[in-house]
Amino acid sequence: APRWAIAHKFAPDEALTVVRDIEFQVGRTGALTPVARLAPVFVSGVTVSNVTLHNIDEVHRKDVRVGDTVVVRRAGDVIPEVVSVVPDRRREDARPVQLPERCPVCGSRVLRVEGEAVARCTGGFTCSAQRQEALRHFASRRALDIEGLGERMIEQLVERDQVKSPADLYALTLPQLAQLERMGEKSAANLLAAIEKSKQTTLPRLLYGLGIRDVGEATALALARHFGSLERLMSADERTIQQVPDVGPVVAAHIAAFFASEEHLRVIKALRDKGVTWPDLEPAPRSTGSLTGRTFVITGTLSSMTREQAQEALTARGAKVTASVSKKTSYIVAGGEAGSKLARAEELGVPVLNEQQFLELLGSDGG
DNA sequence: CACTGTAGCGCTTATGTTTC
DNA sequence: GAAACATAAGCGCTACAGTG
Repeated sequence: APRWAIAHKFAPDEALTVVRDIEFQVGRTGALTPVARLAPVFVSGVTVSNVTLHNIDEVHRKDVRVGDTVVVRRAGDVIPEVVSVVPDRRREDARPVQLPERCPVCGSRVLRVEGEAVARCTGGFTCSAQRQEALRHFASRRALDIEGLGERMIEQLVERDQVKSPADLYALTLPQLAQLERMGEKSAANLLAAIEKSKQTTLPRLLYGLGIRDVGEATALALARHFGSLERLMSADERTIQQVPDVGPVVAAHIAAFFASEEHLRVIKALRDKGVTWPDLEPAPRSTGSLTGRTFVITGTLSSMTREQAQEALTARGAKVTASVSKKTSYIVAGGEAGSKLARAEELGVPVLNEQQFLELLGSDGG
């Protein structure tokens, strides 16, 4: 056996590999995320070659450096993770990773707000990475759901300066699209149709798609339900926005700041002008379903429906569906190959429903 | 301060469609 | 027919906001 196998007894679901490089990726809000590029290594049934290090503190905490030999595992047998470095395998000249002062993409200053873990590129609209990511988010399935508009296509459109904001998508023409790499007549037509289709959307999707910081799917839905229309949200002040459940001063400030930006207002107006529409919502009716007040978590794979359908069935009955298990969780619905959430539920004594029991629960109130 | 939940990042394989 | 690309599906980890 190699020497390290004796010196470092690690579990069979862990493996050793070398960090080839540590790069910083720029996200939609400018966040710089360090990612370790690894010499590909086989762990728990898959080959892992990238692994996130979350933030610069995490890099320093684990003291991961370029060239280091590291122990890699798949947390919960899913997500790749650097467990630790093997100290006696470090090269003497390995230098600690530093947070770059400039955005690796646009060269703008990198700002790390005191007390926050995340460092951000200050480039905003001028950073092509931020633009790209914002567009990707806008087009993503749970937002405006533009099928066929993936990473590569967006990259090209941004590179050619054909698309700067989501509104520009709605001005694209067939010949423009057909000129892109890997895009033929057929694909171009399909994409154009998908863009057209996305014009009919919903307020929660639009709010989510705008990419306001800290406004994900759940918050977007809560905002939409509370205000019923974009106009009412846009004209609300921070205090009013905080009336929304789960929205406090920080999120309210992000929302207010978003709608205070001229640039954002222009984009919203342009979206409307191009024909993007969403119906207003009825003011939230008091929920009176059979499961009102109950909180559910869904884990694993259901055979008779998707998780999304299960979630819809539950919320239609007044239940709340969350992503993490706590002692406030009323039930956990466990499908096949449930992972750590099921374990957590059992730990906390949260009642577990298998699929059969879940269906009976849904069926028992007539639909 | 403890607890709860969301956001946002990231990972994989499998599969289908279109391009080249 | 191979390659490229997008999508679908599922979940982990960390940070941090909100709440009482």
